[in-house]
Amino acid sequence: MRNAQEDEPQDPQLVRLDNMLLAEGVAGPEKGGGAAAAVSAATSSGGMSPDSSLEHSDYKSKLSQIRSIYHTELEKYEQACTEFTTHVMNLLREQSRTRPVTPREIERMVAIIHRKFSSIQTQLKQSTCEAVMILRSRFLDARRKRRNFSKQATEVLNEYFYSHLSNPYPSEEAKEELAKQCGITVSQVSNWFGNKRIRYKKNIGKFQEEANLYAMKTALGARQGDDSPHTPNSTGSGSFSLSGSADLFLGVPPVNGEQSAYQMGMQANGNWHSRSSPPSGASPHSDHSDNSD
DNA sequence: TCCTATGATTTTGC
DNA sequence: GCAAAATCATAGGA
Repeated sequence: MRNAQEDEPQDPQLVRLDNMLLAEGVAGPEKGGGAAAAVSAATSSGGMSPDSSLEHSDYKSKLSQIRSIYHTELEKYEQACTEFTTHVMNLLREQSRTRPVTPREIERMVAIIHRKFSSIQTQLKQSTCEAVMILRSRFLDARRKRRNFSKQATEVLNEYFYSHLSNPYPSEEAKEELAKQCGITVSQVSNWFGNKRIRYKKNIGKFQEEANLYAMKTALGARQGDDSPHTPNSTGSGSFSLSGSADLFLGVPPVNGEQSAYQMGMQANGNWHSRSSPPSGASPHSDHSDNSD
């Protein structure tokens, strides 16, 4: 007891908790810092659409709920601490009538009480931090909170898909370019193309109308572009030209989905010339791919 | 409320 | 590691 000095170094765990609560805007003056940080982290990682103001306000309201609970509890503990300290001091004062009580002893007693209550406060801070972490992870991990892409974004993706129908596998650069144009992430572009390929293949008939629409669009775009000096258009996965080559349907009547898709570059087995089955003569299916008529 | 469309995730094969 | 296929989960319209 005698050696226990009051000026002990601050507990590093407590410092960490305090810092976190401060950064999240739970402790200290009220601010939107924590929530704003979470939102910006989410948008920059691509996990959240920019128009996530709804979730943002939801996050903020939940955070302020945590904040108010934290402050209420903190106040309660402080009040209890003061009350208990006063009570103990009164006891000591009473005892001083029957035995000598030094001011140093009182001081030490108060320090012990404060230490006990501060350990309770640490627990409160810890559970508040946990609550914030849970809220944050729930907010950031809104994986299945799906938002449809904007009309313009879908348009851009569809234009690329149908103008590269013979090989709808955009290169990494093309994906990046598409992502930039659509305001989505590269992996979302990959997801979109993965879904599109499989769904197109499964139900070509259904997509025929859409395909023709984009073929027309592309053709119109190409015709308008004819006035300007022609740039060589590359086909295949490496190129990125939205108004360029419609290796498409033009002139192919939408009679039967399978037939036109087959003419579009899909192999007889219903696959595109993907990595595993290159379009060259080396392909095990090359004998079929030449027989498209 | 149901159904379809669609973005995301998981499983599987190469 | 990438793509296909299957599946999940939600948005949005009828």
